[in-house]
Amino acid sequence: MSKTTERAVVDVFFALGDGTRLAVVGRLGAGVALSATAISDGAHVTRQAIAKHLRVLEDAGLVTHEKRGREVLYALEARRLEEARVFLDGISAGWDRAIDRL
Amino acid sequence: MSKTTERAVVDVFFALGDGTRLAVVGRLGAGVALSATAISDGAHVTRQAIAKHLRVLEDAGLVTHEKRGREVLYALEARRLEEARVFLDGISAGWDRAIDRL
DNA sequence: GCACTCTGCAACCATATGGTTGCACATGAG
DNA sequence: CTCATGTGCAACCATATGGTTGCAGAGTGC
Repeated sequence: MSKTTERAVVDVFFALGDGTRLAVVGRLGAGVALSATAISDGAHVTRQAIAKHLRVLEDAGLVTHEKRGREVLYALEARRLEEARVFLDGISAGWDRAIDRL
Repeated sequence: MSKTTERAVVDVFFALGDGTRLAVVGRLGAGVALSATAISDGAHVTRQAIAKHLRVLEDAGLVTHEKRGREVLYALEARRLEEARVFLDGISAGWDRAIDRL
């Protein structure tokens, strides 16, 4: 379990460790599901770049998608954020405990 | 402020988004300051690889170093972890609030 | 049906990343 | 002094990463 969980946490941190992706998470953090096109409006990168980032975020479990007609809406998955938060919380209290808490 | 802080948070997440680095943080999380050589003992990578990772961690503010005779000891900086934790904590409650909390 | 919009895929590119080896330079131990 | 240890720097390498452009396909609106 610990190995699997640890990898998941790494993926989450990796996903958050990019400015563009963190900005996407921020926009989705408002609570409204958005399409890749909607997110790329106002962003300084292409829609395809945003799409790639959304894939990374989804692979990390931070985001889920839902087909809504012809567009695909992405929403934030708060659970994973919480997991990462708890993980960080535990590190200062000892590594093993950090993993056990999950 | 928000821009600067946001970048710092990205750096922290980026630093944690690598398995080797997360393992290093884990070992330092025990509370004992260790040298790069000590950390690389038992790790599956070279001392120089660990040294590079320690530099990344230090640039992110997650680690501090102290010259101790001929060796250099690295210790975990819990404050940055806490910052990242608080940041994550705030995202689900809204992006702006997340930045303000720092 | 037809045009428009949003999506998905593929090719491609420059640079960053993680890792290695090799060697020179301090510093502590004998 | 001499030798072993720990560090730092540089070159180098394969692959991952972040980004682009171009185009084909699926739904929607009229």
